[in-house]
Amino acid sequence: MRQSQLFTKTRKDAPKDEVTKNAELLIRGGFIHKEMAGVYTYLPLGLRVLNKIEGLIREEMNNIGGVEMRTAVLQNKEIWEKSGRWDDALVDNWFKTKLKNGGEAGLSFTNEEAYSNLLTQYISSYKDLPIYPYDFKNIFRNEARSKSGLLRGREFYWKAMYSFSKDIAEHEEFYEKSKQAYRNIFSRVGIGEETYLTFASGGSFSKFSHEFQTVTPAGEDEIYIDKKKGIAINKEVLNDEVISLLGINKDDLVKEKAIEVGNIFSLGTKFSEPFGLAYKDVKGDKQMVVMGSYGIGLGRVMGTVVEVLSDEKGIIWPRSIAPFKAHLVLASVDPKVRELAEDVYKTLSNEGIEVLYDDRDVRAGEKFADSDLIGIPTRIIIGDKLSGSGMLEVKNRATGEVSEKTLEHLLRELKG
RNA sequence: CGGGGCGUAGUAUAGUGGUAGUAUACUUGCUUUGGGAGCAUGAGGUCCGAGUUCGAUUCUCGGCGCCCCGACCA
Repeated sequence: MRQSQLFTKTRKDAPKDEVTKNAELLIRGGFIHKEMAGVYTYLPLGLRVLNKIEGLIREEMNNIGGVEMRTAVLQNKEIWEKSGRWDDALVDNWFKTKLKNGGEAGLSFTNEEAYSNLLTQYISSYKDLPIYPYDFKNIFRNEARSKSGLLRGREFYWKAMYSFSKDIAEHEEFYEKSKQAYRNIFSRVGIGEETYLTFASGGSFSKFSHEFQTVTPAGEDEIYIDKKKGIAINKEVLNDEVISLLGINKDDLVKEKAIEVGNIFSLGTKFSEPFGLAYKDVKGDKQMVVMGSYGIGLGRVMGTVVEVLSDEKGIIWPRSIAPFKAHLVLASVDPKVRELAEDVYKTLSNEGIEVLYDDRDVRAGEKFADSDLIGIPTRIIIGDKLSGSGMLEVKNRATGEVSEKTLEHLLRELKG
């Protein structure tokens, strides 16, 4: 893509009401635009990152048997009354809206009800199980206090998967698989090292739920980490009983602030019961379906990556989710050099490399500053220096390392 | 939902009971061209409503919005 076609612009200053690093850098770089508190538009660059994260999560979900679908955003009040969660006394941050015919609908708050109700249509035999449907969608919560840029919104984009299993053993087998899928996801988006499987409160059907918590000072949660074992305990469930149950030495625990980037939860038959989600087993006896839920907030992941991976100049995207693989920067006013840049742009594009080509008529210094801020991993600088030498100047955004490479060499690297 | 703070141009800020200033971004022109260039030029602003006042951006009240701490949550 030509940068002259990119209508967003970078800014030197962040709006004063944005305090967190993720909001500052994402707004300054032109990734997101704030519509109101807790509500952000994804601009072209931001959408590219979001789509990358989505694609990568999709791969991991499909890999463990996930089947993607899309539930409706307007949710049926009657269905929610079955689980009892329509009541404002239970869930006070619904967005509800009146229908012309006098009824009411809710803006998707979460998906357990929708899936449980839907699947009564398709599950009747043990042969129909297990299944793992999931979807990506916008979720709406009327938060009293949305905050911290993308970390906590009133409207946010998430992935929710639900597992429907015949019994607890089958559920637990999948639950363990999902942990690995989640680990893969966080490591692939570049925050694997900082992200811990964290024991959190489990509700009525299991002792614990599991959160994936990324350690950063920007975090809202407090967790206690056992670095040897590579696990953590959320402050909310930390006590002597839990510590001994998990076989942890109290002295090994280190307290850190962290962001909850994902969570997985055993639901048991909490939703199957009210919706009558049951199947016939081999003997023809009726059994309740055992459920689990598996969520990830994609915007929150994006914000977290920025919190963890950025420096004073801007964002440092990992290759896996960068908006483009390469940033081609024309740094000369010489028409011959521009021609060279155009050629390189065409070659890279034809080879299927996602490249942002800064063809704008502005000074090199401004382009470099913009490039640092936007944070594309590989920068190719076409200037007067190496013009005619057959070599390309390449700068690594993460390390700052500068090298000279042939176009072939560079292509191999970018494809690899 | 409790507590605190703040609303001045696209953005960041100054200031004042009497024509609202600076930087940046934007227009136009000339010069410049490897780390957010220089000079000139033009356009652009006091959140909304009520009150006090000859006169309110400034003072008072109400509303709305935003941020931070806490409670709650992906």
